Formats: sequence, structure tokens, C-alpha cells
Amino acid sequence: MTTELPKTYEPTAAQTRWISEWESRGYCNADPQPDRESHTIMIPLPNVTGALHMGHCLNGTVQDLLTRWRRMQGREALWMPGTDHAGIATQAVVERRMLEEEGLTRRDIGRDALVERIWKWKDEYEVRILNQLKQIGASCDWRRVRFTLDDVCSKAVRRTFFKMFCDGYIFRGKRLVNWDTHLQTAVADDEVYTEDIDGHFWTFNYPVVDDAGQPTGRLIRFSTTRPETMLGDTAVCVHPTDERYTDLIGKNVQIPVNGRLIPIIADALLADKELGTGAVKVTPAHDPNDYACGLRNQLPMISVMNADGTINEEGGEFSGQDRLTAREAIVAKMDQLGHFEGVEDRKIPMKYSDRSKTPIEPFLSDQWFVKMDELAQSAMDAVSDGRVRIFPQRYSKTYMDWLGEKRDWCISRQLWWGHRIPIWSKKIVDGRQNAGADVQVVAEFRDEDGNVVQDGTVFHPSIPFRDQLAAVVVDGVESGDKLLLMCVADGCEELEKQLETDGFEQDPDVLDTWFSSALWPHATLGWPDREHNPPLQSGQQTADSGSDSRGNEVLDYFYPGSVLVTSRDIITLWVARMVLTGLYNMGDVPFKHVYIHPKILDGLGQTMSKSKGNGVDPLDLIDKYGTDAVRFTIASLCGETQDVRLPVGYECPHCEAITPQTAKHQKMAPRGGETPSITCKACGNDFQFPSPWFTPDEGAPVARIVSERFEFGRNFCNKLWNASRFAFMNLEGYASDALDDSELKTEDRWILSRLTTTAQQVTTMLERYQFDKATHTIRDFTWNEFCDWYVEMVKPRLKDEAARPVAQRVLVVVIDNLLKLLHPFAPFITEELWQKLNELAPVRGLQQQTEAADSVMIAAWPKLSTELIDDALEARFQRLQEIIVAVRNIRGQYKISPKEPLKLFMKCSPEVADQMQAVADQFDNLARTMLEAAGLDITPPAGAASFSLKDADGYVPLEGLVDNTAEKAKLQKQKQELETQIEGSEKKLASPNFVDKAPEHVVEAFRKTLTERKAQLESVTRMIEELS
RNA sequence: GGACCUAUAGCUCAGUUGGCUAGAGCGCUACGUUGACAUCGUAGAGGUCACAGGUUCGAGCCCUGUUAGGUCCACCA
Repeated sequence: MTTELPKTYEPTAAQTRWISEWESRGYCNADPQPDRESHTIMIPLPNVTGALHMGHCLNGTVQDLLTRWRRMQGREALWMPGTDHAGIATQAVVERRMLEEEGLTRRDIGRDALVERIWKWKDEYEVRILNQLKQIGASCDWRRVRFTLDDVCSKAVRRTFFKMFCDGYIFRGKRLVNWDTHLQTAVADDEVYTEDIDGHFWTFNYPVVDDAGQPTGRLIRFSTTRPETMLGDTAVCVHPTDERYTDLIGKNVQIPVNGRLIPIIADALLADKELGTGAVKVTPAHDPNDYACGLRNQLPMISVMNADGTINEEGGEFSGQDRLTAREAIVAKMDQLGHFEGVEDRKIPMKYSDRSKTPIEPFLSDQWFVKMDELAQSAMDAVSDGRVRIFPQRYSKTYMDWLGEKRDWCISRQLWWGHRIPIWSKKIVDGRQNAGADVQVVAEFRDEDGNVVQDGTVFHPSIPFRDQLAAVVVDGVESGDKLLLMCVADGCEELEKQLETDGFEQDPDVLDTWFSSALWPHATLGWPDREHNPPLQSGQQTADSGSDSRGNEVLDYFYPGSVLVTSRDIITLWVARMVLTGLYNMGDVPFKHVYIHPKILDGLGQTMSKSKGNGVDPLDLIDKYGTDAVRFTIASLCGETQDVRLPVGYECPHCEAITPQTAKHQKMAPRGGETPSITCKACGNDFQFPSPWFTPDEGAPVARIVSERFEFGRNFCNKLWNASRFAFMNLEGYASDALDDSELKTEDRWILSRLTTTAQQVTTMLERYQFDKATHTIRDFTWNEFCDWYVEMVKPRLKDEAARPVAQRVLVVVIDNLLKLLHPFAPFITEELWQKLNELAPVRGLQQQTEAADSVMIAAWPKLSTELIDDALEARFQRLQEIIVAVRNIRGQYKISPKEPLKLFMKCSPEVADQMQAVADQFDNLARTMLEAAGLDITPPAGAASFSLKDADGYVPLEGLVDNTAEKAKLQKQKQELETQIEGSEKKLASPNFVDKAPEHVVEAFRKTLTERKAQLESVTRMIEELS
């Protein structure tokens, strides 16, 4: 009847089989089920820039674990998969590759062609990423895969932008960006690097003038590294308490090179009395600090540079010159006018564009912003009143601090890959002028009640204003110009065409990636469409897809989500913004819990990343150790306090020995044209390895990066496999009769008691996101209790016809529950074993016999009666274990073969003696020892090894073998320990301070252990005397 | 510069509102392949809880400071 399992678990076949089987059975799908509670997790959308790494693997493992667990608890569990277009990162990757391989820049091929290439890249990596997720066992609803640039998400982006525009949350403003004058583009902060270069530090002075603009004879001195910015100075700044200048505050100076008068202001944040002359020139349009100062003091911002790095018309006689040429000319002119004071050489930090390797210029440009005050406040309230709870709680501070700044959110990016900003603009001269054939411009907008909402707002007479179109007039870049800006809602293609016909141009910029990912929790569920369920991947149907008449049930049912699982570095960028947009669009938070998990570090404590050369591909590990082993290990490391340090090594392709990775390996780069290699210490052969700095030679043996840490999980899986294998080999004749309580033996009651406690604890730990604790609890139960004790104890019963049925039934019940408890952690091996168990024991249970589910994935999460927990029995069992260990120790001490039978005499109370007689067969079974006698009146046999426990003393007669001196020494040592402890306890109890101040139960506990120890000391002393 | 986190066995980490002799896995040592498992079993060695003060009857845990490391944010005329 039994088909035997192989000796070791073979993961690959099981994984392949069950990934497709689960999907085809639709177990991963989630659809609205009104009679059940939902459980929703939205994946932290991975970027399509590249393949997943260990950080994603940890993130995914945790989400899948929660999803599988909740599904087994009977929730309709949705895990929503998808990917992020990741604007800057993806465009940069594709552009870099294009430049390296074909020597082309984006300007060479144009916007449409570049975007097309990026789509191709996205398609390739999306497939790869989704496949990786499937390989780690992710039970996502694959019918619902979303991408931030797909139609559903794009619609949500357009709607949100439009809604915010109408509500006055979106505004146009100036902002300093990192400008690459070579590529003529803005560059993100993380694409900028700083290098110290040899530069100059010039000192000049500006003459102070009186109210009539005439020189007063006083000069104010300052230093700068960029004299050309003088053309754009709009103030000179001093510290408010700097006595050298206090009398000058409020006066003006004249810029000698262009004659402009600018004020002397006081600003404690910008000026530093200790630095230089204490006075600073302020150029808000060309320096980040000056910009901030300019905002604080409402200074004019004069941009003096063109996009190509030449000086613009604001520069007067210097206009048209390159900024560096102008710098020399301005120094010369200042010298000529007598305002040059000196120059010194100095190392100055210079920012460079990573892509063009040319210096970055801070450049003032028009950008779009989201006003954050009210929105940020709403998101803060959600956390402070507990609608959103963050685990571990300390991360709430990060969230609150950041939102508390309420800094406006710059949402425009000078890129081509992303959601195009839905604004069309046209220059007009007068706000009342006709802006186009059908677009009539009026000076003001009135709402339904006839109140003026915003001056300068316009509307289109034939279009319902708040439905499709909103507009605003702003000042153009050139003085005197007005710019008419039209914001168009989603789904108004006709209108867009008309605007273009009317001479409007769409804003070339795209939205910040985070603008779309902020909408992820509701956009993926189909918002803003309230009428229809969101579309599924082509060819897929929901169970009730014909129910559109009831509106968007998917959104109603799955929003708000249950928990967001993510890492701490995007609490601000992503988590906070999701809460904010969720409240804004949906009127409710996007999730109730946020679980912040640890980050994966390498053996040196650095965060893991491909670019550092310390990354690990989860598929390498899965290939080597199996998915379950990887998941189980990761979960075991996933606690509340620390990041996960994961030392990695290179696995020798010749002999599989692992060479630990060091900092040296991470930095190894080709020298003299030769690809670096490592010599294996085990077999002496050379191998190459993956690295960000080079590609291994074709055909060369390449090591994969692995970590021995995962043997923890692999060994555990093997243990579980073999314990089950043993049980399955002994299930012949299994019958599913109800178990009568009286049929259960001590070990049965014990393991059921322990199983119940374990199931309770694991459930509680999962509720608290304590994955490390949950993992260790299950492992300890499985290995140290079930395998080491229970399985060993039932072995004789399984060979005994009469005793077998009850033992089989209990064994089946324990394995049944164990597989269920373990399934969220190790889905594949538990499913393999479950199927096997279903063949051998399809109906199982204690009092109630039930037919097992077709798959452990859809089985009910264990819920055992607390009546099974028996503390007194567990305590008795512990004594049994201690005696067996003590006898084994005696064997070890005297090097007696495990095969040699021994005898045991126990001196103890009659009550304890009875308990011991009841389990006497286990002394024989587990220690090959016959319990000869037990009781108060036993006579210690001569020539015996002995041991003393809390409430019993044991004697093992060893004719001629016993070393009395050693026995005495052993007991003496124990005696001494007891005496030390007793002394300590007595001292404590003698102190009135302790007895008075410590809580009653603590004092009581001390008294109790003191009594016990004194009794044991008496035994040990007596035993020593007996030996003499 | 600000905020947060970390420091416990050779390595990677647990350690609950302070309470009796600080735990686990790996590694190490000795012994062991009788039918679940050598990816195993039995037993063992191994800790000045980073350092210095303080609070307390009592501190790995609380407070202050120091040192080292990490992360995020800001800043660097």
C-alpha cells in the first residue's frame, strides 16, 4: 500500500509541479465574497529596472506568508502583484545601454523612439520579475497584475491630477534643479556625484549706497567661488547679531558690474559670523542655499543663464558668453572698477552629472508642485489616531517627522518615460483674450453658488468645467506674457486634439514616479471607475464578472488593504504618500497596518545591491537549497530590531566548496585585460564570479553567490521530510476511528498539549509580525519535541498490533496540524507531504473525524481545543526527559555502549514513583534501562553511578565500573552549586529591603526555590555520604 | 549638523512589564551508521552582555555620558 518517499526531499520537481497546479486550480485568485472577510496586501511594486534581489525575496516571503496564513484562516486573501515604471531609473538604464552599445543619445532617436525602447525593456523585465516571484512561491492573484503605466493606473493618475488641480492643490512654481548644460536636461540628485577640484576663492566688495543711491564710502566685503553669479545677486546677507554690520541692515549696495541696487538683509540661517567676512552675496536663482534664503526673505530671483550654460540677456554686456568666460571677464571688470580684493587657490567641491561627466549648474526652472499642508496633515492624523498602525512602532516617528515638515511635493520630472503631465499651455497677452476657437477666457471663475473661486481662472463654455477641464492663467517666463494653462481630465482625447489645433502645447515633462505609485492601493482596484470591476489580464474571468450592475465590487471589497509590507527607506517617499492620496481619493486609509521589515546586509554590514558587487540572486539560492529552505531561513531572520546580516560566499563551480566573500572580492576589477578569478582553497582550481565591474569570460567556469546560512532551512526541511517519511512508512492499516480520551498514553497527551500551545503561539506571533519567533517556535516543536521525543517514543507501539491504531491516529493528527502550521513558511514541501498523507490517511482527527482538504493551501488553519493543554503533565514529562538524559550521561561518562542494558533505582516519593512506573517502558525504549524499583524505601545499590534531580535521586548499578572518586566529584560539584545558590537566596530573603520592596510573587518564588534547593542539597549530601 | 537603530558565545542572532544558574542555530570537541533522517543521533566545551557612571532590594534590559558601526534626512558661500 505504501509507496516510499525518497530519502531526501527533492525541491525542484515539487516546486515546478505546484506552482502551475495551484495557479490552474485558481487557489491564488481572490474575488469579492460578501460572506467572508477580505485580506488585502498590495505588493511594493518592484522597479522594472532589473531582476529581483534578496531584499525583494525577503519582502515577498513575508507577504506570501501572511497571505497564505490568512487564506487558511478563511479570509478572501488578495495579494496584488505588479511593477513600477520607475521613471528616472529605467530611462537611465536604457539610455546608458543605448549609449554603450550603439553610441546613441536620446536626442538622436527622439521621444517616441526612446519610449518605445523602454517599453521593450519593461516587457522583458516584467516577465522576469513576475517569474522570480512565482519561483519564490508567491500566491499572488496573477490575473490582476498591474503596471503603473497601464491604462487602469494611468486613468487614476490623470483623475487625481485633475482633481487636485481643481481643488487648488496643484500649483506651478520655481525650483532649483541640477542642470546638465551639456545634455540640457535636469538631473536627479542620485545621478549627481561630487568631486573636489582645484578652484579659486575670490574676495570682492560692493559699495554701500544711501537712499539717493549715492555711494556712502563704506564697502561690504564678501567671497565667492563663482563670480559670474554676481549678475543675479538680489541681496547681500549678514548675520542679525553681527556687530560689524548691524547698522547696515536695510541699506542698499550697488552691484558694480551692472549697477543694480540690492538690499542688505539679515538671515541667521544663511550667514555665518565665523566664516569668511561674515557677509554673503545672495543669488537665489543659482544656489540652493541662496534660493532658500530668497524664499524666506521674498527676494527677486534673477536667472542669468541659458539652458546651454551661456549668460542670458539679464547679463547685459556679458550676455552670450559662456559662464566660465564671463567669470574671467567679471573678475577683470571688478578689478578695473576697484572692487577686487584678492584671490586664493582652494579645493572646492564640484557637482558633476553622472551621465555627461560635465559640471552641474543649479538652475531655476518651472515645476509643478502638490501643496502639502492639508494633505500631509490628514496623513499625520491617520497615524496619530491609529487608523494606520506602523510595526515596529518606532517607525511612526520617521513618518511623522517627515510629514510634519509639510514640504511641497515637486511632481514634475524632465524625463520622457512616465505619465505626461496633463497640462496644455499657450501664451496669451491678456487674460480676456480669446484663447482658441471654442475656449473662451474669462477673468474669473464662479462656482455653483456664484462665488468667485480663483481669479484668472477660465473655462470652456461648452464643456462642464469640473468634469473635463480646468484652467489657470499664470505669468510667463518673459515679462508681460501671460500663460494660459489648461488641465484636461482623463478620457478627453477629443478635447486634447482640439487644444492642439488651437495652438496649445502639452507640457513636455512627466510626473514623479511616486505620484503614480502613491495611488497603487486604489488605482490597481480600478479607481476612479465606480461602475465596473477592474479588467483582468486578457482571457481571464472572475467568478462573477457579469455583475457590473453592482458597481466596482472589487474596490469596495478589497479597499482598504490589511497590511503593507515594506522596508524603512520608503516610509516617506511611498508609505506617507499612499496614505495621503488614499484619504484624498477614497476618503479612507489605504491599509490598516504597515509592517516594516529588516533590510538584508552582506557579511560586512553593507546593504546588498548589485552595484556593490555583493548581491545575491534569489534564484541561485533556490536552485541550491530549494524555495522552502530559502523562505524558512529568511523568515527565521526576520525580527523586529535588527537588519539581517547575510555573509555570502562564492560556490566553486568545480567542487562546490564555498569561499567567503570579502571586501577585496567585491572590488576586484580587471587588470591588464585579464578577468579576475579566485582560486578555490578546497580543490585548487580557479573560477570567475559575477560582478558589477566586469562580465565573466564566455565559457569560463563561474561561481554562483550563495550563503551557508540557508542550510538552516534546508536541514529543517529534510528533517520534516524524514519524520513524515517515517510516519508514512508506519501507517499501514490506519483507520480513522475517533480517539477515546482513555486510549491516549502519556506521550500522546504530551505531544497534543505541546502542539496546541505551539499552534497558539505561532498564531499570536504572526498577528504581531514576529516571523523569527514564529519560525523558531515551529522548528523547536518539530525537531526537539516531535522528532526527538514523540517519534522515538511511539516506535515500539507502531510495531505492536494492539497499540498501533491509537499511535497512528495521534501521529497523523500531529503531522496534519504541523503541515498546516508550516505551509505559509514552506509551501511546497508541505503540499508534497500533504498529498501523500491524503493518500494514506484521507480522514483524520481526534474526537471529530473529517476529510482532509484537497490541498494544504486551502486547508483550515489549526485551531485546537485549549483543553488539550496540560501543564501538570508537561511537568511530569520534563522529569522523564531529565532522567533519560541523566542515564545517557552516565553511559557517556563510563563509555558504556548504548546497546548494554542498564538498571535504574529511583529514590522518590510514592506519588512520583507511581508516575515513573507508568512510563517505565520509555526508560527501556529511550535509554535501554530497566526501572528496577522506585520509592522512598529503596536501598541504594552498592557500586552505582548516581544523579540527583529536583524531586528524585537515581542510581544505576555498574558492577566494577564505578569510579567512586569521580562520582563523588560530580556530586560535590553539584553540591557546591546548590550551596552557592542557597546562600544567594538566603541573603536576599534576609534583607528587609528585598522582602519589603519586591513584589509578593517574586519573594514567594524565591522562598519556594530555596526550599526545593535545600531539599535537593540534603539528597546530594546524603548521596555523597553513601559513597564514602 | 539632526533623527533613528545596533553592540550579548568563534559566526549569525534571541532574550517579554527589571527577578533565581543569560539561550538558539551554525561552527568546534568526543562518541555513534540497530530500518525516518550523517542535510542525522547522543553528550560536551564555549559569554567581563562594547566602555564608564547612575537609578534600584535587584540591571543584559531603565537613565546619563563615551567609543565603534549602520541607516535616513539636512547641509557643505
